[in-house]
Amino acid sequence: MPELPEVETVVRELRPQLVGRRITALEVSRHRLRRPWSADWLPQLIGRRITAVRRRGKWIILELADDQHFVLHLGMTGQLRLHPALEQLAAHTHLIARLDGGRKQLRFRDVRRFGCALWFGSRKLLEEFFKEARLGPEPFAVDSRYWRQQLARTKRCLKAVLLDQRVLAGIGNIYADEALFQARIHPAKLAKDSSGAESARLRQAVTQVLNRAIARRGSSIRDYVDGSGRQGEYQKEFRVYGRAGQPCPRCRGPIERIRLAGRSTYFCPRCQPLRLKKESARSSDTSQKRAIGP
DNA sequence: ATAGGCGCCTGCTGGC
DNA sequence: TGCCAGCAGGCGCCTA
Repeated sequence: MPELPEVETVVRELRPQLVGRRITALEVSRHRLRRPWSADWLPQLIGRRITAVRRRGKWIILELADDQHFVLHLGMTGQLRLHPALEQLAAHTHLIARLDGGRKQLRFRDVRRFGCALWFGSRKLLEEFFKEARLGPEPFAVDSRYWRQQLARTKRCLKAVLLDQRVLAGIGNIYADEALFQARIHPAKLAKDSSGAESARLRQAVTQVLNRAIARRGSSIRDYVDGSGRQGEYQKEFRVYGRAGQPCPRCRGPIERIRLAGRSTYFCPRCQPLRLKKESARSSDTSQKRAIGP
């Protein structure tokens, strides 16, 4: 689910409520997430105070005393929320962290179990994990030189590049499509064929769309709620995502849906024409059929 | 090395 | 009404 804006919203919501609290007990379900629960490290979290709550890409990091790090990924359907301790457990709850004071619990719920929970015994080990995964920079920290280099060095289309966490950390299917629409670039355009202006427009669109989505507390489609159970609002501002057949907010033409990089991809064929390099006279219709076909 | 396809899970929706 | 295929916001492994 959760892409950068949703994860950022969860972190902002949880931070003031978690920092300074101590984890007094942990319970995990018998179902494994992406990896099985480890009896080795779960005890490391108990009795320790939470010193910081932060985000890196789509990862949520709970920093604990003594340089301990508890790291969660929400996958597609994960929810990390505080609940009153007496509140009934929702189905698919996989982790319960009791907190000192006893009135609230941190619970992790994940229907599809694509989520993931990890432990690192030091900041250094955590950083090594990100390094090994080759997790890319935060989209807000990227300069135009890095961005142009990344686009130039791959044979993939822009949609695939935006989804690659090694290029930018935190973008998923929704915000990739929304950013490409805002930049008025066809998602199937080859990254290396992007002009300087297109590259610049896309980089700016990415940060604008992400910032706007964070301001609206993320997007709720089905499962997503923030750290206190509230839904986001940005889904009301989707301009292309999930809107196949509906009018483009810019030109009123129908939004199209195609499959790219294995994912549903929404765009406006009129506002995001695909022109082959040096063939701008060719009609956008012709060039699209050529690029999208088999 | 890199790009594309598949599998992991469960739940919901739409078409027959 | 019921059944089944297809689809869903992510990622990692495998193959070519």
